[in-house]
Amino acid sequence: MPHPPLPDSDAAAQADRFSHARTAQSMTLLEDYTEMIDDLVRAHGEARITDIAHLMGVTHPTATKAVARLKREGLAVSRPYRGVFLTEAGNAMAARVRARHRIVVDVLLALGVPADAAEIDAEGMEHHVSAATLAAFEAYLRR
Amino acid sequence: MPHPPLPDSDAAAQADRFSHARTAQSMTLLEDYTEMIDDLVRAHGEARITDIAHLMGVTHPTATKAVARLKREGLAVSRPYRGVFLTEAGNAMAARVRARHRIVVDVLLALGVPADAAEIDAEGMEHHVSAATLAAFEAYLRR
DNA sequence: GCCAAATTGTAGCCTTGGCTCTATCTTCTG
DNA sequence: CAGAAGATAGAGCCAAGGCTACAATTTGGC
Repeated sequence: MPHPPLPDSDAAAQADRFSHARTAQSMTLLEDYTEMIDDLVRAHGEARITDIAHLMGVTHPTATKAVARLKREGLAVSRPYRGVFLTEAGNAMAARVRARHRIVVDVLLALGVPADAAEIDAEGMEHHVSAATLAAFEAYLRR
Repeated sequence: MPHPPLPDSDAAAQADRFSHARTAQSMTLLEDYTEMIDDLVRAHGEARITDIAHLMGVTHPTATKAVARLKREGLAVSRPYRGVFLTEAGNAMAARVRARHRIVVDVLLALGVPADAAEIDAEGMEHHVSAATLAAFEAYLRR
């Protein structure tokens, strides 16, 4: 038994935080694409692979793969050479993500973050905002 | 020419935000490990692979791979079967990351986020906090 | 000082999310 | 209504970051 310190409970808690952050990361793709598809359907009546890819800043095979995952997870449906559409679950996720994004940006703005930085940072931060934190943000925005 | 809408500038800006978030993600590993190694060196005089792995919540080969990357990037040094230590650059990164983490947690707490949620969420959010946002956070904390 | 246990290293596999290249299908235009 | 242009699909490659299994090295206790 070498190094004595480091209570096991603390170590476990810290490991959990990192594991949690890694897991959250895997949701990022689903959340970003569902919101994007929702945006496109609202704007154009459908979401095309090319538009999704363009807006996400990836190539179209990458977008195709992502959509395949959305379909596997029951968030989207599509038929070959036709557009992509969200399922009920997909719409629910899109609505949730959209609301959360809005709140995160608003909080950043309220804290004095410049608008462009707020948009950029929110895009990455929002996926790590838990329900508890989101609730606190909402309460704060209502003063 | 199919769908007319979507000004190209907006599309490009949005694509940039997503690309940026993806790139930031690749820094996460470096930042987390350098801070962890710094913690361990402070506490024990050295950072052992086993302890790093344990605290990060991964297996030791994963920690070894991460350390290999840190060494490739000039952030850490180590000799076989000896501990891992940070370089100048590594120490600088650790200091920066530690300070940023503190600030993010403090901002969350100031906004009324429960302490446990603040710690968990900060672990994921902090990597997406830009210099501009960090400056705004600091200003806010100083009232 | 030796042997067992702990630690570290290494090889090889998996998944994810990027990419390029090529083939196929749709759509638009002349 | 045929061909060209554009959009979608699909195969196959790569790197990152997990993992397990196994080999080698250090270390601690007797």
